[in-house]
Parts: sequence; structure tokens; C-alpha cells
Amino acid sequence: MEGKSVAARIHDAIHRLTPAEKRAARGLLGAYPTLGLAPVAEFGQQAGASSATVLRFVSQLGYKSYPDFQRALRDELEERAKSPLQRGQSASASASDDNFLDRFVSQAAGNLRGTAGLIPPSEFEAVCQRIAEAKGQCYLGGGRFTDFLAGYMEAHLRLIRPGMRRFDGRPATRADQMIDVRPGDTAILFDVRRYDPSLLEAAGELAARRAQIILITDEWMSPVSRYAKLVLPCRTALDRTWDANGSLFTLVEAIIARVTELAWPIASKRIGSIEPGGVP
Amino acid sequence: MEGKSVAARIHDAIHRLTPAEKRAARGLLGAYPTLGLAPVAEFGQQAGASSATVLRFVSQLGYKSYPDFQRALRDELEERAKSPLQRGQSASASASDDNFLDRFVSQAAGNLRGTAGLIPPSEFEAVCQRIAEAKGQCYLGGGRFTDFLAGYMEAHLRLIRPGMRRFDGRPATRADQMIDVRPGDTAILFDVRRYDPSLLEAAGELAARRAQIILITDEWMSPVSRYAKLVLPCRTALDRTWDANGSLFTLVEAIIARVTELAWPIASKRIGSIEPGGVP
DNA sequence: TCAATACTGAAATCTGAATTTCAGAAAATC
DNA sequence: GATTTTCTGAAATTCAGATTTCAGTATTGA
Repeated sequence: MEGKSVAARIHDAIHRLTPAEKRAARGLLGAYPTLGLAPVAEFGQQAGASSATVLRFVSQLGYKSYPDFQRALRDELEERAKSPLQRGQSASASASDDNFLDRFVSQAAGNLRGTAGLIPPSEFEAVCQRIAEAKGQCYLGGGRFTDFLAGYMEAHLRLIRPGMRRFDGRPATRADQMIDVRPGDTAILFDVRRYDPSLLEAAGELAARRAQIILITDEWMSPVSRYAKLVLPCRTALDRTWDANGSLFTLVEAIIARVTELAWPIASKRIGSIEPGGVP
Repeated sequence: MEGKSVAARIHDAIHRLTPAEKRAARGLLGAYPTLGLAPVAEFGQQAGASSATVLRFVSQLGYKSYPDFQRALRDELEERAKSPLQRGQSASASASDDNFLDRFVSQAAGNLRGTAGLIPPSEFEAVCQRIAEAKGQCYLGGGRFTDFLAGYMEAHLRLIRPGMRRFDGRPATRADQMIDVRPGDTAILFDVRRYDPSLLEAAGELAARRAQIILITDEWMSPVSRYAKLVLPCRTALDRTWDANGSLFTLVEAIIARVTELAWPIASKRIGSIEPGGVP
């Protein structure tokens, strides 16, 4: 009884319902689930029944209160949003059936699109400008796996601006590097679940030293966000055991590209001085 | 101003928001639109802000009350439910116009799709099986930037199978590690342009020692392919100065996922012995 | 036709959620 | 480093919406 969808409960209960209650049921099924998320009075009006009737209807469904019923609807909605395959079953189902790579890739593409929706353009822009300004030092660090993203990012940004530094190795050595951190410095941290406690600690220390923290994380939001000035959350969910960090990687590349654009006057000189052939 | 989606209003307003209000904004974007349909108190708690802050956030968005804001969300939801087919075009058409991140991301998604088309399923499968078999050693290495991909891949595969080794550091030290290579070993090499001459050299050496080379490269095909048994080319083209390696990264994750699947009987034991909590 | 019963919605009540206030904390500015 | 300003959440207040009551209306069965 507990884990049943509201729609299913309606179907179970419909024969027990009185005429006015049935109107409520029909109304809800017709505008599902939005009508149920409205206040009782509106629900009633839309469905052609009184508030009292709607309430009786909801209680017939087995919910002990109207808010309780609404919570169930919200949970359902959330559930549906999370599952990656709610639309286009025919198209994607046939394509994905046999081919692992195709299926994986289309999920990754979905995460990418989701990420673009999750990050406000102005937030992205603010991050890039902060990096391109090249004021003070810019530190980078990540967790067990994400550390490689930090490394990749550093390898690129190093070419573009001075003052890039990476927290290398284990928490122990981190403390040494902290002493150099000064107010106004920037720190780019990567943290996805399961979130790294030592990184949280490091973030606290950085915040205490007035460094501005840029956090790149997943949709469940690392606790580091507490200390971060700017947060870029990425969609990483996958229908398998582990999450996928591809969206973080692409975000990193987007940042690199944008920062390069912004800092071009300086960057072009730096790059030119390294690669005598010039820039392709 | 009237007919604007809530998400759009958030994007407009986000730079005016205070830190705590931004937490509310991100919380909502992360669980859109369900969180906004919950009572203020719950919204606040979920997003890590107080009710008062959530209210201020909502009013920044231009709604004169919380119920008013919720009505807007419900209307949007209803709208979306009514027209199941014309999602996307209005959103993506206007978005790609001015928005750097969206544009970048949609190119990256295109590369992803292109990559799936470029790689024959059988080739992909062969690579994964080769790795999952776990016969002999498996070496990893890459160029200046792609080395981080090798690192990322190793960090994961290390959990799944024994015998993972990474070529660390500069060409000089590489020679040392070569002496351990035996016939039947596997080497996974990453090489995108401009192709790394030292990697080509290493590949030659590996081939001479009868190691089987798996090459992950771009669509212009590294010269290493000369020595490789299996080649996975990825689309990396971009309409800007540099190429994007996001598709390589996602390919790496796809391989990891598939290998995990194939090697599950062994992998689950290994992982269980490291993380006492077991696999999520 | 007349009870007897079930159903319904208007109005009263009452609970719980939205809103406002305010004092302390944090950040920015000088 | 001190001062001003802004930001924030806890607590008080207000208000809207959920719940209950009850009288009127429809329905059923004799």
C-alpha cells in the first residue's frame, strides 16, 4: 500500500468513490499531477466539487492529510524527472538495446545538456573572468578521481596565465602549501560524491585565509559549497553503479576555452614564447 | 517580464542574489521544479537556507508571494505536459545564440554522437574484453594533456583488475619500465594532435616486445595506429582554436563501465575488500 | 408516499505555513 | 583596524488554507 503511485491508487479506489468524489478523481487524472499540487479550494473548483469533497477523496486514497497527498505527488514527479528514459521510448529503446557504447554516449550527452541547464550563464562567465583576471595565485585540487581533472585544467591554464598552483599529493603536504595562500587568491576545487572529507577541511582552511573558492561538483552538491563563492554543479547521474564525470570534463574544457578567449592578449604572447611555430 | 519561465528568471537574477539566496537558486535548479512546489520550510532545509532567505529569493525573482511563485511553477508544468513534442527547439534555438556554455556543450554533445558513430561496436567490445580478461600487465600512457586521461583510467581500473601500470613522467624513465614488458601484455595509449613523438617511439618499443597496443586517438589518427592492434578514434573537432577531448573522456568512462560489467565477479570482490560499506 | 440513509457543500474553526521583524554575524569599505 | 553596510536565520506575528461541522438535498428501499 505504501509505495503505490497516486494514479494507481485512484484506479484501485474509483469504484468505492461517490459521484462527486469521482469528479475529483477525473479532474486530477485529466490534469495530472498539477491539479493535485494546487490548494484544495482550486482543486475543488477546477474539478467541479467542493473542498470538502476533495478532502474526502484524498482520504479515500489512503492519505492521512492533503499535504501528505501532495508530498506523494511531488515525490513521484521527482522520481520521474530522475529516470533518464521518460520520453521517446520507441526511438531510444530500440537504438540502445544492443549497443553499449551508443547507450552510454546518449546518456552522457543527456548529462551534458542537463549541465548546461543547471549552470546559469552569468555564473559560468563570472568564473571565467575570475580566472582570466589573473590576480593573485590560483590553486587547484580535487578528490581521488577528480584530481586528474584538476591536473588537466592546470596543464592548460598554465599556458594562459601565471600563478597556477596545484595541491599535490596527500593532505599532509597540503598544509605546507596553505601557508602561501593570501587573501584574494583563487582556489578551484573539484568534489563529487562520495565527497572527500579532507577536501572539505582544506576548503575551510582556504576560506579562513580569505581565498575565493570556485567549486565544481555534481548535482548533489558537495558540502564544500558552504565555503564557495562560485559553484558550478554538473549532472553526473547514470543508470549504473557509478556516476559519470564526463560533464565535469567538458565543463573544464569550456572554461579553458572561454578563459583563453578572455585572456587572449596575454595568452597569445605566453603561448608564442613557448611554441616558436606560433599558434595554429 | 510576465511570461517568463521561472528558470529564465533565475538566470537573469542570479548575479543580484546574495550567497544564501544563490544556494536557494541552485537548489531549485537542481531539483526543478519539485523543490519549489514544497512548503517554504522544506525548500529552505533542502537548499541549505532559512525560510526567510527562500522568501527573499522568490521575491527577487519578481513574484509577490510564495503561493504566486508556486502557481507559476504549476502553470509551467502544465504547459510542458500539454505539448510533449515542442520541447527543446525554443529553448535550444534561443540559447545557442548568445550563450557560450550552451554553444560549447552542444558542440561537445555533437562530438559525442560523432564518436559513437566512428567506433564500431565490435571494436569497442573487443577492447573492453581485452582489458577485462586481466591477462598479463596493462600499461597506460599518454601525451602532455592526455596523460591525465590515462591517470583517470588507471585510478578506476586499478579497482577492477590487477596488473595496472602507468608510464610515469618523462621519456627518460619510461625506458626503465619498458624492460618489464612481456609478450601478451596490453598497453593503452592516448595520443591526439599534435601527436607526441616520444609516445610514437614508446609504441614502437612496445610493439617490438609483442605487447598489444590499444590506441585512443582523435579523428585524424595518431601515427601510433601503425603499431596498434585496436584503435578507438574520437571526434574532437571544435570551431575554435583548440580541439576538445571530452569525447575521449567519455569513451574512457564507457570503457570503465563496460569493463566493470564484464569483470563483475572479480571486480565486486576487489571493491568490497577496499570499501567495507560495499558498493552503493 | 414516506422514512431512512447517504451525499454534498457552505460556513465555522483551527492548524500550520507564509510573512515580518529584529538582533547578531559577516562582508565590504574606508 | 575600525566603521558602516549588508546579509542571515530565529522568533513573533499574521494569514491563508486545511479540516470539521452541520444542515440541506438527493437517493434508496419499503
